[in-house]
Amino acid sequence: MEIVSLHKCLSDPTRLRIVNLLLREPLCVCELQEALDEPQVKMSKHIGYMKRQGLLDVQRKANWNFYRISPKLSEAVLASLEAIRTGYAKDPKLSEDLKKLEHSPGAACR
Amino acid sequence: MEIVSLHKCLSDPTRLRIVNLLLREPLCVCELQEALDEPQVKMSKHIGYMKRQGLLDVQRKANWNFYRISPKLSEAVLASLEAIRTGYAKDPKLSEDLKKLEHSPGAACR
DNA sequence: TCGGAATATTCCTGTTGACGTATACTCCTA
DNA sequence: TAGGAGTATACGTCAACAGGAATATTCCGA
Repeated sequence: MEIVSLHKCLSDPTRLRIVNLLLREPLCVCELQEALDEPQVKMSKHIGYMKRQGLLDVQRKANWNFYRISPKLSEAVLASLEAIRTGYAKDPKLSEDLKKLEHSPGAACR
Repeated sequence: MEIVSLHKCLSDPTRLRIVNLLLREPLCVCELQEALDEPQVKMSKHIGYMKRQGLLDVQRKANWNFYRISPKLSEAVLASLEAIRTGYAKDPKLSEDLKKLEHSPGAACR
């Protein structure tokens, strides 16, 4: 994945929130939607964007698509992602998303 | 500086190269131009963009403008920049810029 | 104070991307 | 096999931004 492409992925608030959650664990689209409380089409398009850039990949399980940070990323890209995970842990919006994810009742996809 | 704004700054190849150089030391516009070998107007506009976002600041010395990474950045932003400095050290284009900078004959502004 | 070097801004054009609405696709299950 | 849940795509619109050409600004030294 290109360095510049990574930063394009991170340069939109919604995508940044998605990445923040996926850095913890792979998630189903419906879980992401619920945690971020954004319209389905918006989520789907941002996820599609990051998939096209090579940042995410999918695993289909029954009726659900689980997305995760691609395991094929270079050291350099992983370093930037790690900076996000650690450095932005105190960001109010991002932390709130994580909480909402933890406190959510078991989603249908589980 | 906003997290998202930082990544917008880093999501253009020219800006990424500029930041890569400024992470080493403050530089005059003419030095940046010479190292990157890009037209003056292009450099100026990208530098202006990053200044507006709060990533860079200027120090005027005689006839020259020296730019540097702003000293007022948050821990989170600094963490991402550090990831660039270390993680992307092996990137061919970025390393080449650094070499060109070192091997350059003393610029007029020094 | 005038010319020139260093740098920024304005104008124009083409491209990319963000968002919403509507619609399509893909499976699972009844 | 029909309906519905989960998810993606197409289309239209608007804003942001990249690049080049031309021009403006600022400040130095002669």
